[in-house]
Amino acid sequence: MDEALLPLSPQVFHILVALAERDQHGYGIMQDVAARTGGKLRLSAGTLYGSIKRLLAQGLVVELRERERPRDADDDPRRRYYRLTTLGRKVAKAEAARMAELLEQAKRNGLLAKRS
Amino acid sequence: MDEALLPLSPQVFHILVALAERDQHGYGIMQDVAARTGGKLRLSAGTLYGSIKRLLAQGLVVELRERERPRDADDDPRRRYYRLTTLGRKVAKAEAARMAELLEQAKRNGLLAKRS
DNA sequence: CTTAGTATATCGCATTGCGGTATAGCAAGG
DNA sequence: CCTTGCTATACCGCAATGCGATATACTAAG
Repeated sequence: MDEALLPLSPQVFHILVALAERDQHGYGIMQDVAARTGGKLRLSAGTLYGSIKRLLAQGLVVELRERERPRDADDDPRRRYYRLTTLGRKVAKAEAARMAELLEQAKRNGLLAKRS
Repeated sequence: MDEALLPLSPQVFHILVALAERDQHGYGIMQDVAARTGGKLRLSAGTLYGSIKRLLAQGLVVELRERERPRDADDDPRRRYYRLTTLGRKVAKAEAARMAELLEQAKRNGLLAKRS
């Protein structure tokens, strides 16, 4: 019940990468993704909250309880914070490995100018 | 009308990578993808031919005329061969660059064990 | 106290992925 | 032959996903 969910969509993988960085609330993830991609990819509200709902159901992410919230300066009561689970991290790693492999093949076929 | 179609789904990108390797017919692409992923990703017929139809409409791929067919040993008349267009190659490169960037960030967040 | 930005949620639509089915050419063996 | 299994394309309907719009409400600034 873990790598069966691969491959992840780019949108979902972006959410997991954002959460791997730090625990975040939905709107924060949205801004994070936009910032990371230089504004090229903007998750719509429907995609974001729909995906979070699925990730919670699949156990890749959990919602933090009140007292577990990171102590940010502001404490907006509307915010709901999320954290990657062990399974979520495992799946994200598997997806990263899959992408690395695919990218390697793309490189062999002349589809990548620069290198990492 | 080129990077607006990013990000590509993993399935579609796989098809483009397969065609970057060489001109192929649909069923060949299906086997190619399965082989490249060690059987982990298998494009269903619906996904494959549906995607090809879209790729043709978007101009990322063209169908080869009879005389342009690669001279394979067998010449099954049912086969329809496809080739990446210049635009298709450009889009595939843009997607590869996007993935490389994302993977770089995943790596920074501890989501990638090995190196490229 | 009004306006703009933050924050979550849901609805309906469009797109995409997929399994199943249909059709048919091909190759091998009995 | 002719049957069986693999190759090959295509389409159908369903399910899953992404997205824009809308609703609701809290926050901060002026």
